Amino acid sequence: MAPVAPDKVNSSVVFRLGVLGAMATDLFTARVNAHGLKPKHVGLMVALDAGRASSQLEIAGVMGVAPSLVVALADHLEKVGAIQRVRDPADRRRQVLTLTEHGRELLAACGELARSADAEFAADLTAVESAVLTALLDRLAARQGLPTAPADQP
Amino acid sequence: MAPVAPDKVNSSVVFRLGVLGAMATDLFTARVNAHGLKPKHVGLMVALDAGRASSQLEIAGVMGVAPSLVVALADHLEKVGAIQRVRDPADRRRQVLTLTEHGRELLAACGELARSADAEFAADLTAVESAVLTALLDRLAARQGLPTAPADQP
DNA sequence: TATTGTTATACTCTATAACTATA
DNA sequence: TATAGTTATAGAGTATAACAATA
Repeated sequence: MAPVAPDKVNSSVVFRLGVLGAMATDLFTARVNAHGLKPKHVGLMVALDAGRASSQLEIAGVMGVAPSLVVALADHLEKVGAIQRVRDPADRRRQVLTLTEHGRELLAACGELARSADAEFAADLTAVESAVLTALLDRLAARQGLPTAPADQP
Repeated sequence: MAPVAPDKVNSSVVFRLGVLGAMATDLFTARVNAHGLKPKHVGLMVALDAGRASSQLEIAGVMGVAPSLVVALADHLEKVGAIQRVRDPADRRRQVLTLTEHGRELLAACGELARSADAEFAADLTAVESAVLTALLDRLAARQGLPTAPADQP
């Protein structure tokens, strides 16, 4: 049969990525909720773990959110003992954030949740296809200035 | 050098897709704003064009949003002349939505914007990589019950 | 009584602006 | 005076619940 004219919106990467990304985030949100976290809390921990920033303002820049939001996110993470806030002695205006041991465990637990969510979300992909998709997303992430994941050590 | 332990969150598909999807939507939002539209307006037109739904309740189901939101989206699209609302004679409770000629033109214009946004967002990918990414996203979309784009006719 | 659409209301997320303390 | 962080406020987006019209 002759297909209708292909929808240029629906076949675009930005639109598809937007729709699927929202669904992926919904799934991830539901999973990390079990740990009392929102995706942005996890994102903050990821940024800290990657060593991409230490002060709250730097984190706001890396995450692309307002500094006031970092305050709220860090407040919660500190309350649950996932991060420590210490004033920089060299510049007492700066709050230096570091992951605690519990924070690293929490992040690792979120990693397991993410893997399990992946298994559900990308269940139709073969291992090879999954690897290809990850690599392509990595390329896009790099272009957007996001940290790229080091390749898994087999 | 020995890389640090790979971050399982950051290397997951759901997390990456969520972050990149949000950035893609931000870009798409900025582009379609030139036409006075939000991404969900475009999503509604895409659903109509794909023939996936006609009544507002069906559209709400397809889009995964509340029926009350469809009212607001349809209100705006009707106001700008992109869709028509007609009561179903067989069941006067149902509002049957159809794209007008202007709506189809508007959707086509959004398709051009999406293509241009793609060029910016995925500028680092070769044509082959782009095609592979689109195909993989298509697989994920199919699994999520979204309409799959028919392959482009070369 | 059940269903479609609509309206009214409330909630979540996040940014902007005002403020405090350090520099 | 300028900057890091904090607090207060406001806006966007969306859902839930109450309501109206039709079945």
